[in-house]
Amino acid sequence: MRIGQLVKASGKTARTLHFYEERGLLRPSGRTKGGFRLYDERALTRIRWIERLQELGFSLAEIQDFLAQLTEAETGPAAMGQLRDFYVAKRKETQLALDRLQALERDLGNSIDYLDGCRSCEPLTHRGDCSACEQHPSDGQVPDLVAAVTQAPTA
Amino acid sequence: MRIGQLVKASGKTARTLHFYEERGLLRPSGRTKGGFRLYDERALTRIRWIERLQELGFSLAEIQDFLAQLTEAETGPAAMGQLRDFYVAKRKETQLALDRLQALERDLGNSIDYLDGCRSCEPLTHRGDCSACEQHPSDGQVPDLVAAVTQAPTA
DNA sequence: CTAAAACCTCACCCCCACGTGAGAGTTTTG
DNA sequence: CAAAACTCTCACGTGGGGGTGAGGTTTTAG
Repeated sequence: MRIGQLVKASGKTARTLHFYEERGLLRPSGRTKGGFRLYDERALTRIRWIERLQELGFSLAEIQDFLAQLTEAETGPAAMGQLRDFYVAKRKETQLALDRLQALERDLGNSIDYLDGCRSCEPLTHRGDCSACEQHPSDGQVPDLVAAVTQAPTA
Repeated sequence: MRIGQLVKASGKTARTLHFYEERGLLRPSGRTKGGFRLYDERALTRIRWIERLQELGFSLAEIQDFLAQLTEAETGPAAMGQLRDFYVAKRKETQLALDRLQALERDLGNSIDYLDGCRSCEPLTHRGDCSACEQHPSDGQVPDLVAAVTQAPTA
């Protein structure tokens, strides 16, 4: 199988496959006399594996690191243990990212709710006067995301 | 206030402040005869605003776009309406990102649980044999994240 | 055998948020 | 008034994941 076949089978571009090879993620099983790359079935399996891990948020560098470690492990349990460690680390990262995004979502929601109150404001009120607004339920503060903007200089 | 003072007050580097100026996010209030930038209090407010929005996941380009729109709005309610639209769009993005991360976390957790079963495997089992393993509770499939690797070529 | 299609390597391009000098000019301190 | 400290404007570098040619060689179809 030459690269063109693999392009069709994998959905990647030739450049992408070359790039994976540069990164050490994919190696052709041989070359023709003229220098064309030859691949077998395992290349496709490898590509789909890379694709899957990428979808799941791994960078090519991470995949490469893991691949290097994995090929050092001779036995199944050792390899699976490394895989587990790899995934545990990734899960921790993911949880941190989740926390950040949830906080962001909350802040955005609060700000949106607050800004809904602006619709009943006098339409001709100048922008600068918003910092001393009385239109909103007094149960809380002005959300940070709103305060930062009402405070922001005009020019 | 020259740029050095602002560097100390803001925690940004001079290059960063120059960069903000290039992007249209920050403008010095004047220059000395010799060409040194002069800033006032509002610069610091602006920088902190940018910082806050950045922490919350906005890119400088987004901040710039928003700033351009905002300065076109004369009245408070119009500006606040734009701000609301901006945040609504960002919230949608955030929710999509959250969904992806939650799916990832779930997949990772399942895979980790599955891989825990590998600890009781015969330590000398060769890696290639993992694809036909019987050690694991038969209630489900092999998680994708595990199957992809057990299938992955060795070299 | 020739043309077309496929493939090769080399090498620069994109975005983003700055970092890192180089080399020159300005302002402050002693 | 000189040295030190500060600031100026270029202008190129970084990393991630490739895209996009250029210019030349190899393979295949007719």
